[in-house]
Amino acid sequence: MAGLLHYEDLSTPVTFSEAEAIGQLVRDVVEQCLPGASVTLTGGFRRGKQSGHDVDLLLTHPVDGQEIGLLGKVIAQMDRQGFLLYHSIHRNTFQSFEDEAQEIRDSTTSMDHFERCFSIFCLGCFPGGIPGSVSGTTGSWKAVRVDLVVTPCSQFPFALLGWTGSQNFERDLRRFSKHEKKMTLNSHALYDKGKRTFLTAASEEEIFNHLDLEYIPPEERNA
DNA sequence: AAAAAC
DNA sequence: TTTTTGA
DNA sequence: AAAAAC
Repeated sequence: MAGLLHYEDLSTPVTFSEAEAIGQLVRDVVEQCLPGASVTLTGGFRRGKQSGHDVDLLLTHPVDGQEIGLLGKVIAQMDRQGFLLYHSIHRNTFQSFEDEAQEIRDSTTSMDHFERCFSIFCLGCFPGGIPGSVSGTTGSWKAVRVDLVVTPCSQFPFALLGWTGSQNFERDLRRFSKHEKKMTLNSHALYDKGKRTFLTAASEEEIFNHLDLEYIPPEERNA
């Protein structure tokens, strides 16, 4: 919808350097909003691609729960600095069995738990909103699609695995998990149907271990 | 990309 | 040959 | 309830 306004720019591929620049920009703002929080570049760029159609960034904090409310703050700050041409925030829909069993009346789980933001960045805009120069080229700026995703660190490895792709890799991995291992994998968790339990993981490697698979590095997930 | 629907 | 496939 | 970024 808003993409039509910037159709020319958005149909131009995003380069790896541009993705890194946006990652660093977001990293700086995130550090201001929540010291200790991290920003990870995912999607095709994490798989080693040199260009893409958007930039996917994963935000988390080493202490579970500290990330709640982060996305709203980051967006507000970005918007204030004039980096955003458009943004649309989406609430998290996932709810684990544990959360469900615990307390649905716990307000922190439903309140302020925004997880994703689809946005269009103004790359090359100066803080303050005046379109400026990108290292030499005066007066030029470009619209770039950016997906911001916030995750509690306990779910981070699942989000990282899920958002790194590729689409076909995710499909194959989840199909294998479901049919060969009787486990349900998504970007939040891995559920063992037989054991009737959620399997935890502190890294992508541990998720592959749960599935009895050799670790597959991002560069080899393009198929 | 491979399987399923058409 | 085209659509669906995981979530 | 369906769609979905990857």
